[in-house]
Parts: sequence; C-alpha cells; structure tokens
Amino acid sequence: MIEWPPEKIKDFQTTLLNWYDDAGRDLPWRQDHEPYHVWVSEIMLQQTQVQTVIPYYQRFMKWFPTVTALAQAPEERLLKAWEGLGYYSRVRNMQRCARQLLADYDGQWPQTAAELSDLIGIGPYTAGAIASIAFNEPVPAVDGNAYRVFSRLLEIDADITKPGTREIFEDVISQLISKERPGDFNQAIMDLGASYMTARQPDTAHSPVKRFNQAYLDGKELDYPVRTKKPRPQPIDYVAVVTKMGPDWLMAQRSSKGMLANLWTVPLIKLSDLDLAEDYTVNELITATVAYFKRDYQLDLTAEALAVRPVTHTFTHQKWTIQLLTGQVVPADLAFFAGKTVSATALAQLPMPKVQTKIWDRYHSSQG
DNA sequence: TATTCGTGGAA
DNA sequence: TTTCCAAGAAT
Repeated sequence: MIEWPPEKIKDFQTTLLNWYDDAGRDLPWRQDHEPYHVWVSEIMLQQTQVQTVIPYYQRFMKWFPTVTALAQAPEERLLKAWEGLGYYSRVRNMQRCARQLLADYDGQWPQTAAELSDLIGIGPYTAGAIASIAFNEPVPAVDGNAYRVFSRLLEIDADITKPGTREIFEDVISQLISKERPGDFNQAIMDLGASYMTARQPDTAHSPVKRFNQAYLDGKELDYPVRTKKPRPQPIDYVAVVTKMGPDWLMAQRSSKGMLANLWTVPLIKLSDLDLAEDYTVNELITATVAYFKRDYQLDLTAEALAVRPVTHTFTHQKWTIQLLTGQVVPADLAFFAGKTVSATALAQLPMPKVQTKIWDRYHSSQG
C-alpha cells in the first residue's frame, strides 16, 4: 500500500518525534498518561479546538477528579460542566461510560483499542488515542489532523467525509506509526496538523516534515484533504416566551432526546406548531401563542411582543430565528409543562445552551 | 451509508 | 453576513 521504503519510514518517524520532543505543546492533559485524563481530554476535543477545551478541562478535573466522581455526579452538574462546549451527548455518554467501567470492568480501563471501542461514547478515533497514549499500543488515531496531514503527505484523494475512508488512513498510518512511541507519534501528528499543516493557511515551507509532503512538493497542498461540502442549515422559526409565573421565571427542559437534550431554555415553540397564516401579524402571533399555552400546557398566559429584533442562532444543520414575547403566567399546576419555575438566584445553576444566552441578552437589552 | 448531534474562530 | 473548519460518535 505504502510506497515508502523502510528507511524512509524510519526517517519520517525520527524526524517527527524529534520535532515533537522539541516543539510539542505543553497541554494540561499531557502532564501524565492517566487514562482518565486522556479520555476526558479526547472527548472534549472531539470537533472542538484546543484553545476552547483548556479551561473546560481544568474545571472538569476539579469537579470530577476520578471516574467514580463522574459516575456519581448529578446530570445537571455534568451538563453545567459542559455548558457552551456543544454536542452535549458527549458528557452524558461519558457518565454512562464511567458507570459501565465500574459495573462491568471493576473500574479498570481495558488497554487495547479493540476493547476500548466497546465502551459508550468511545469510537474508533478515541479508542486509538487512549490505547496509544495511555497504554502504548501501536494503533492509529484518525482525527481531522491525521486526515489533513496524511492526505497531503501521500496525496490520498479519498473523500474524508465518507465513513469508509477512515480505514484507508488507518491502514496507511499503521505502517508508518512508531512501534516504540505510538502515543507520541499520534500526538505529534495532531500538533503538526494544528501548526504547520492547518487547513486554510499551511506553513509547510517551515514544516519539519516538508520533504515527506508530496502534495507540497507538487504544489497541490490545498487540494487536500478531499471532502464534500455539507448542506446549508435548514431555517426554522420559533417564538420564545420570556415570562414569570409569580416571582419566578418559567423555564422549560428540553427532551432527553435530540438537540440540546435535557438543557433548559425559556419556552420555545416552533411557529409551524402554531395556528398561524403565512402573513400573520404580531397580534396574531400573540393570540396563537397564548392559545398554545392554554391547550398544551394548561397555563394562562398574558403576553406582549418585545420591541427587539429576533434572535438568530445557527447550529450545524439548523438556523433558528426566534421572536421574543414576554408576559406573565397565572400561577398553576405545571403537570402538563415540561419544566419548572426558577428563582433569579437558582437560574445560574441550570445548564443552558448558547441560544438561551442570546435570548437573555436580547431580552435584557429591551428592558433598558 | 447518511443524518444528527453545538459552538467559536477565522476569513 | 456567510462559509468553512476544529483531537467524532451514535443511530
């Protein structure tokens, strides 16, 4: 598969690892090779940049220093630790994995990628990363950096957005990886991908492995990696009802499935769930929302429009446009409402998504 | 296999 | 403002 002769492979490994020893990043999760530390950092780093992760990692280790602490934590505390990181199922799966470790593995981490893959939330990449970094198993850890680096070095033009492509890279990397220092090899590739071999403005002229980089030598570096582009986010309209019931805020908890699972927002209603014509007026929006509260929540809402422009928030594949209403709800039983009333003080304890922060900001801007 | 899961930064 | 990308996994 690989055309490189053994001496070139050895040369590449030595060059890469020497550079890593000299210039590898000093990151909080690199202070030791504890599997718990490696695991937490790898989950946080999924689809998330190092700079963003660092403060989250440090706080997470204070709050949940061990697998046992994580297994026993209340979910609200977990989600609060993850608030703002996104992909919230990651942290809920981490707790499931922690409990799985304690129940089925006597609290001992399995030490191979194959076994690690059986744990909840640990896919092919994370299994390879933990196995190589924590347990010195010579297995690849194919992340976005590895795709970028090796597609350029070897001019691999398989589409990296296709699930089957990962195996092509795993086969190649298995032949190149250092058997003596597989964890450092994989981490060196990540550091390389984050420095000299970035997606948009690579600086291969100064890269320690530029002489191994065939795409660079051919002047085709920016042609790699090959990926098909994603579809546009689908627009969805919502109305948000910023309201109190008595002295407390009325907060809704999202479903345990789907987007932003179990997080808290003010009541959010899709406009398509309201009885509205296409060219509705503000008063019709209010009337329809009040009717929805009565019908679905059995709550009596008096509402008015907020004189602010809508909040917009774009997710990976949805773009929300949210109109704001405010008002009061007559104190009543919340049996038909998925949520609760929360004092202003207690509000800070609830895990809330970024879009809710935007709703608060816009609301406060209207209140002077 | 294709879709569904967030958010922040850069251009 | 829009688009793309960043240490992916579950379904």
